[in-house]
Amino acid sequence: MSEKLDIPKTLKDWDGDFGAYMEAKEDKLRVQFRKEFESRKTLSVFAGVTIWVDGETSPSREELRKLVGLGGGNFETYFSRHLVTHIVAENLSASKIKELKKYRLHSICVVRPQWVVDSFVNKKIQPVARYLIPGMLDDHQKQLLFANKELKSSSMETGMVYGSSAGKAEYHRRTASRSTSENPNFVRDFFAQSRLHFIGSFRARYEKILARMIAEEGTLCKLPYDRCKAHERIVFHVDMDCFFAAVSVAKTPGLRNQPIAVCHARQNSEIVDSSCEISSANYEARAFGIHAGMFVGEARKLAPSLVTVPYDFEAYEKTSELIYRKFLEYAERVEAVSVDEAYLEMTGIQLPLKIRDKEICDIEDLAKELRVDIETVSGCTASIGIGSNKTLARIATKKAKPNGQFTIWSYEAIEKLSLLPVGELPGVGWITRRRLNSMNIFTCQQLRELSLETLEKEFGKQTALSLFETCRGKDNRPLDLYRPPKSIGAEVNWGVRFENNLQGLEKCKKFIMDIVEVVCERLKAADAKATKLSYKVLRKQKDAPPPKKYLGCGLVDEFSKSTSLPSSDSVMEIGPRCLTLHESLNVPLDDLRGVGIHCFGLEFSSHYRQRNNDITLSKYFQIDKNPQQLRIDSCLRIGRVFSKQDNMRKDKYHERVKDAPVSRNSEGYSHSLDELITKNGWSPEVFVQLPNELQQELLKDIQSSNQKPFRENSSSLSSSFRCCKRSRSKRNKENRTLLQPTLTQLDDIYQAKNQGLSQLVVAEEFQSRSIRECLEILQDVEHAKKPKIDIPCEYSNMMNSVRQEQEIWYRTLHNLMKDPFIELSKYVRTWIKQIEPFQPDLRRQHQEALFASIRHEIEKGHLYQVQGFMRLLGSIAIEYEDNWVSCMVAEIEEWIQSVMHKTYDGAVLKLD
DNA sequence: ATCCTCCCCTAC
DNA sequence: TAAGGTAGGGGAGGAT
Repeated sequence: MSEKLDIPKTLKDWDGDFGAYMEAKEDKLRVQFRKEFESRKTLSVFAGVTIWVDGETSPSREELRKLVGLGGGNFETYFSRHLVTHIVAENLSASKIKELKKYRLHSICVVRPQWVVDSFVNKKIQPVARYLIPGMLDDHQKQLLFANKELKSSSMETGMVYGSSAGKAEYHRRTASRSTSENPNFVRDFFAQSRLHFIGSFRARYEKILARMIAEEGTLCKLPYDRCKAHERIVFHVDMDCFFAAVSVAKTPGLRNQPIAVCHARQNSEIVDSSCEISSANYEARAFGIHAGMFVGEARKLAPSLVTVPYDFEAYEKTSELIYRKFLEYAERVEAVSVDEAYLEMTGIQLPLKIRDKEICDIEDLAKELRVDIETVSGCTASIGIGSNKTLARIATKKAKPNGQFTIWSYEAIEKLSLLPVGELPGVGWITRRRLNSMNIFTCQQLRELSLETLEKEFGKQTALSLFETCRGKDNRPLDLYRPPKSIGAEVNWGVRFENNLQGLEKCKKFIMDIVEVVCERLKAADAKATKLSYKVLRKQKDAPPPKKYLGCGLVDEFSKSTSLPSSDSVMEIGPRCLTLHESLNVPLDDLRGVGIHCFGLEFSSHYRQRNNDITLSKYFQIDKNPQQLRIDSCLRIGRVFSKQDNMRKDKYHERVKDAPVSRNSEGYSHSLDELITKNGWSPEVFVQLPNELQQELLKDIQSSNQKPFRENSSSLSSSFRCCKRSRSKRNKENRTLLQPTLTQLDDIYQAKNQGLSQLVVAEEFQSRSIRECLEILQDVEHAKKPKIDIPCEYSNMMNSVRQEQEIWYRTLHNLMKDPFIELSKYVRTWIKQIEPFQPDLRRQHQEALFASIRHEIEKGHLYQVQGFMRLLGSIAIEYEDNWVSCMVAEIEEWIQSVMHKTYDGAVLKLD
């Protein structure tokens, strides 16, 4: 631990005065150096070379500095892994050699001073081979030498933006290390490839998919429904069989009847012990004992013949749309659960009916028909659970799999569930199962023998109630057709590795900001602004063994902190706050294993409301025109609102709506609803016509006036209203207490020039609230409103400068984040596929066009993500091996390097 | 008594 | 190599 004393422990440690001071000092030295040699520079031998002299040398440090300056190179007084291309040293001690060896990894040559002298005298960069330090040479260094020699002196000239040498790029490509510390495009790459991200973000995408389908085809449901004539509730739970695997098999018939597993690992990978996780295995593979979540290495041991198939997210999405189309043809009400799974409300279906001249007499036939339909359109099989409610349908599906169907009606639930293991119940995960098992509870029958009180003691009130009801097959939840999100977030807990030094710190901050940017994009896509922010980290447990999974987070502890925000969806607002929260969590850089950012208290813009109410969607979300039916629906839905806090009412509701015929129940309930409404002086007829959300809102108001408060989150709509109100009043309070910055305080902020992230953190740390409040006041002034306090003239001038500086910095950051190479990276594969079939000369034309746009962006100063783009090109070239693509890639790479070199100086200035 | 924060658990 | 996300509900315990 003593050797770590000089290493920063948290962001905070380095973001104080010391870091800023050093940077300023280094800048000054560089400017001095450039000025000194600008006019006297006679040669360009050292173009692109940056040396750092370690210890005593002969010729002296001063002389070496001069030679390099005159030769057009750069000289660093303090070592930086990013900037330095050559370390100049001699007579190194063993410990020093050990220390310097680690820089080999970054392709920094360690040479004797004579190399500088000889290169200068010969007016040409000398091969470094003859100038290496004895003891520093090993296989890797030799390899590096070879690479350098091959690339001749040009390798020495590559700019720092691209890495310290072409050898370095070569090295990166070979190792293809993909952690946060190696890949500047990590966050985007990660999300593009993450299966869990794909699964988890389905609901956020669903509304758009649905809108498109409805826009294309209008009302989709083709079956006759009459919910008034319904005698019982019928719910389908449709679930595709090993969806990801099935989609691949459908696309590639050669895979049929083979054991396949969907994962990232390549089929011919020589890695025997692959820690790549299987996300879906077909039944042929399952016969070997292979299952989702298993590592490929393990699976290959079980079945050497296993075929691994890469992910095809696009195909999953397309197939999903096809099957959802079918769902919507069969049912008016569909609750999307995931990409391959949905609930269909079949209550009120009028049987018998005809589908394509086929007589369908009972519900079983209908389910069969739906399964056949699904297989026809998608090539994949589905299983259907039929039940009197969601829970029963869901349990039935498990019994139906694969490619079958199963029915559980409420009257037979007790009997059919008796021997079901508790772990099979929805809502019972492995923790609850373990706890139940330890209480000697293994089956539903045993669980039913426990009283509600016993369960409450063990699991808490709500969890106990849901266990109590689920094991009896009771469930009154209506289908959730669509609900606006209550939170939006993003997290990355894989590949997070940072070195505990200044570079690591900068990369970490960039990483956090990358995630913030993703979150903000998602907020914007949902037309939401957040009023609350929660920041989460994973920290490596003390003495945790290396994770079994490659670049996994291993054994970690989780910490989170939250804060309130002025309603916002901007990187500029949320980013700095995340950095502040990050600091307050005090995680040593090299222990950080994951970061999550979640926004709550969402406020949706009016645009969103309009969109949500537009004709096509509202047609779907409010399909019922018959008031009688509307009443049923409002009851079902109100049930959900009531159920959480008010148990008495819930019981009442249960009694009424339970498993008996819907129409009778609903009438009974509507009656009391009517009473409730008329008591408040509203007309029930009018109430029934109102949009559902408004009904809920009103009902809640009645409730609160009856002194029966509800939890806020029981309705997202009202909770956003309330959050909005609350945060505003809070802000006003803050205004009163905080908006009195002293002149010294403002001066301090001004002094902490906001040119970079680290400085911003200082400013945040210092006076974050003052800055924000200042900006708010200035906004008021700008909009010709009377500011909330009187600002003396000198204050407002001062604040103006602060604001200007902030804005400059924000804009720089923004540009950085909006780097077009991120976009380009996304499309380059598609682009290649598109032009692949063209004749060579036509391809040439497209290539030229790409060159032109790359040049254009580089000239505009978009350089930050070029590295990532180049690396992507590298990996594409490897995939394509020896055809035109790799030639083209080589050409682009070479070309980018030359362009980069030309604009290098300008770029660095811009980025600084 | 109620709210808020920081977790935990679950589902896909 | 590999891509361990997203979102909702709920509980314990402290703050108000």
